[in-house]
Amino acid sequence: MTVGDRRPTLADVAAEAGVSVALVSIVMRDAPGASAATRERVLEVARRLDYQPDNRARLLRSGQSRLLGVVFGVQHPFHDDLLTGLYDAAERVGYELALSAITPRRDERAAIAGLLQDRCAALVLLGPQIPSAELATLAGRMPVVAMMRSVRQRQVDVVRTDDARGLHLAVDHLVALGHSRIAHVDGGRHQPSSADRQKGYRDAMRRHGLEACIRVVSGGPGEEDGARAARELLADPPTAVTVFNDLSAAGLLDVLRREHLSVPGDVSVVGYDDSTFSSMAHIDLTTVAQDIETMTTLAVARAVERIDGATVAHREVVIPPRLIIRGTTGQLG
Amino acid sequence: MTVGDRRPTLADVAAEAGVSVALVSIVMRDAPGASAATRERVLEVARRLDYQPDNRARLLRSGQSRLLGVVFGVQHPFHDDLLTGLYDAAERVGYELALSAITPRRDERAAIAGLLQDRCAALVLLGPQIPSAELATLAGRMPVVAMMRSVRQRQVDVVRTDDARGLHLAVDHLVALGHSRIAHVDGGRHQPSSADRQKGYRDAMRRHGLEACIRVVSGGPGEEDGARAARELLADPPTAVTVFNDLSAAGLLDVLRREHLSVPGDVSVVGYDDSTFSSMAHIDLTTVAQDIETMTTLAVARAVERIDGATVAHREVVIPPRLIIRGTTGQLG
DNA sequence: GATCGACTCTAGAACGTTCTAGTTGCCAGC
DNA sequence: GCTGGCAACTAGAACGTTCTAGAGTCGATC
Repeated sequence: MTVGDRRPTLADVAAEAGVSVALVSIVMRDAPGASAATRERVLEVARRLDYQPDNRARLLRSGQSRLLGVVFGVQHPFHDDLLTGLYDAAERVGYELALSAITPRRDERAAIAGLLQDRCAALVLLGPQIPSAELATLAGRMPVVAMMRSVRQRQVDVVRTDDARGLHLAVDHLVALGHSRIAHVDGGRHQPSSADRQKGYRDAMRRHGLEACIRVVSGGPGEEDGARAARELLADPPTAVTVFNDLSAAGLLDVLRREHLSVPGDVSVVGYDDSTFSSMAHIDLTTVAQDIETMTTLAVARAVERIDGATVAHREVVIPPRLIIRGTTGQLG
Repeated sequence: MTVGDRRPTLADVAAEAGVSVALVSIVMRDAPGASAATRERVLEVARRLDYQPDNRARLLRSGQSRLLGVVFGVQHPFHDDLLTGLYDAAERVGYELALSAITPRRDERAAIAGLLQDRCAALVLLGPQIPSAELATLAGRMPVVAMMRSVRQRQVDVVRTDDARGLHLAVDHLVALGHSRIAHVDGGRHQPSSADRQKGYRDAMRRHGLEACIRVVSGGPGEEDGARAARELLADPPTAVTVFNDLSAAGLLDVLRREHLSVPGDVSVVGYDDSTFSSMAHIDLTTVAQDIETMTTLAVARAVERIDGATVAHREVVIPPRLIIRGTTGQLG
């Protein structure tokens, strides 16, 4: 029952049902202005013709796109978790998501450019790496929400975890277990949250009067970075280590175990992110988890407020993290 | 330099440059029909007004969308790899990608429905789980390419790895190392490729005259499934195991090591997928890799052929996998 | 019996593009 | 000086929706 070769339009349904195009539009949108009887008849015809509304035309005409652009990175397990939460949050407020991925050969700028052409109403960026000046320019054009990264520019909204607090939790936990010689493996220059986490570590150590024990080893976001840091630490092993993220922690764990240091017997280790693999039985990593549901809900809410033109009180929302205690931390001695 | 509050349109650029809308369109599309001088002038104005073409209107009018819908699953590291490849392949042929994710609370049907409304020219589904009858209906409406899964229905194009061959490679490798008591941990009913892999295992064992040693343990796609299978195997451990996928293999490895069976000393293990974590130092898993670049290139090519209305010779393309030998397999004894 | 309101429905103009079919202006050829 | 052809440009109709304004119809109210 196809009309020619092309997909059926409102006009096809209207003709077949013997009503006007406008009325079919009303029925399809479930808007008021049609009797129950015609509504039923039109829906029946639409179903029979296998009519599918054309989003392009719909959005074009109605002006407002109810579309949130999301830029995420491939191979970031944590981004997948955020995506899940964003879909939920967007659905709750009646928005759709337009995804654009960053891949090894498609950078953030390209991903953003793709979304701009789709006329998204706002942009949600997961851990954006582009300079904040560029973010600001973008934000001049449309609402922009950055997640997991702080941005100085006022125009950009920020929803992020309190990374410093995350490291306070980690250090507090280790101190409570009797540790004092606690080292930190850093995330490197390119990671937006690296500085905050390192600062959190330093502050917490000072607060416990362990200023003298502060020891920061340069690392990075990858497994290899953690392994390298571990080799550096081996010369004079601390009793506990906080690591920039889980992947790096996994690399560190591996080197420690290969050198026959028992975890947590000899060394306790805390990661960051609660990545899916951190709960894998092999790894069973104590780690700091970010509150995904809250973060995504707030990010979407903020984007929608901006779209609706609300004046937003505070442009940065900081969510407290929580510590997930697993098998890589234990009592000293 | 914004015109009012809304984003500038062709009409704004045209007015500012003192030419017709049609001419600006010509310039923006880089189509023939404008002098070098005006071209330059129009581009300059467009740049100044920060004009961004509206994809919705563009696609609506021009009819053909040059848009490939891709349905992928969140938390599937392998899907991320495929996405990367698909972006590359699509760019090469001048297509864009529209992504739609499957999340724990957004099923495949919902993901597909979203794309249908965006008027994608074709659909690429990564490891679709919906019944093949449904795929066929969908394929009646638009070109559909299923990856990593075989589909009986003629209308659906398929690009997949030769999963049976993957297990041949695994078994051949183990036999070459002297193994004969080789077990297989299955992927369970819901995994499309599970049956092919199991069949590959059985065939390979028979080919080596090891019919009597065939031993299939029921498993599944998750780490926990592998762990359960491992516990079942412990009663009478084989000298080698091929596992449905890497994640399951990781669970199995963990149980084996906890029970002080050395890998590969006592038991060799082969996974499947070459997931990112399989190369992690902890795991260092021998595994079967799928040829991502070839698969994605072919999938996109096939979709485009169908869009262009070409009659396609064979609707199923099967790519040979290759074995990645790492540290979990070794000489028997 | 006129007026109102409500409900149902419709015509036709938008939205921002691209496309078709011109219309100009200019130069070459006879 | 006319014709033809080409290059540069334009007017206006699409595309498939939604929206605005208004036209009918019916029953109730004055």
